[in-house]
Amino acid sequence: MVEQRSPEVREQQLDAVFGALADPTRRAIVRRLASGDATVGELAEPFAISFQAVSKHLRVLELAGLVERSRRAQQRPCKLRIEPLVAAGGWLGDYRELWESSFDRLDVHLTKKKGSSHA
Amino acid sequence: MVEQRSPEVREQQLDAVFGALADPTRRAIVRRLASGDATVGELAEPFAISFQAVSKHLRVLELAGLVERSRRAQQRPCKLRIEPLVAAGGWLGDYRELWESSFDRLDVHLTKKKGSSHA
DNA sequence: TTATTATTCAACCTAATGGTTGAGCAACGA
DNA sequence: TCGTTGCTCAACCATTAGGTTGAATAATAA
Repeated sequence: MVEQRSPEVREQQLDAVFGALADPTRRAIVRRLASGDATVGELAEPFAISFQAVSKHLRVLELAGLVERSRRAQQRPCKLRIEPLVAAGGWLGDYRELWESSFDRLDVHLTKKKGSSHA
Repeated sequence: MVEQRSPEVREQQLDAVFGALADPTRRAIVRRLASGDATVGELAEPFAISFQAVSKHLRVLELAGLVERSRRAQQRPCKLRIEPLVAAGGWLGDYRELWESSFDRLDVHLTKKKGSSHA
């Protein structure tokens, strides 16, 4: 069933999720994980920063609920969790009405709606 | 016409927008401005923190493009700009497919789509 | 057992963040 | 002109964040 969250906890989740997404390295990690699970080493490989720094970023993502880590031998494969993304999108969605009823930069919105195979 | 942005600039905008939204005070300000323009004083009033702290938060929001400040007498009325919210929503939207094809916590998403009378 | 691999932990540095207070400034009302 | 209002700027402080390096741990391979 659906987990019930108090308003404060919801706020804290939004703090964590938006904060996690505020870093380009972490967004890149999320992007990468969207195409499939990966180990810390695989995730760190494309970045110029140290291995340990990526590990730290993963902890931030994990605290935000965006990443789930399991174990397989010495590796710790990471999996993307989308629920926090839904929560963040939901918060933004509260303002969809506002921007749909407004003409402020509506062109940008429409232009970005490419294929969009689903609502 | 739609303003063209380079990928780095788009990344920086996402840094700024997600970063701006990572703070509960700033989200509250955005929420407040969604219901209409307000002066700095009006915005600061409900918060326990100092006037100047709210002014700082407004600068962060302004740098993220979320707030536009004009002048009217001694007041500096603030207006919400939605384009950065659209940009952030667009980034999250890239993962919509992923979560629509998945059953991970989909219930949460559906449950939150209640009446939606207003923001 | 020992070595190797994959990863985390710990300590440290620097810069940014969120808050404070006090001073400054611009616009209005008297 | 003078005082008040509305706000920003500047300096400061404590905490957090993103990075580093080096040591520790855990699982596997030899």
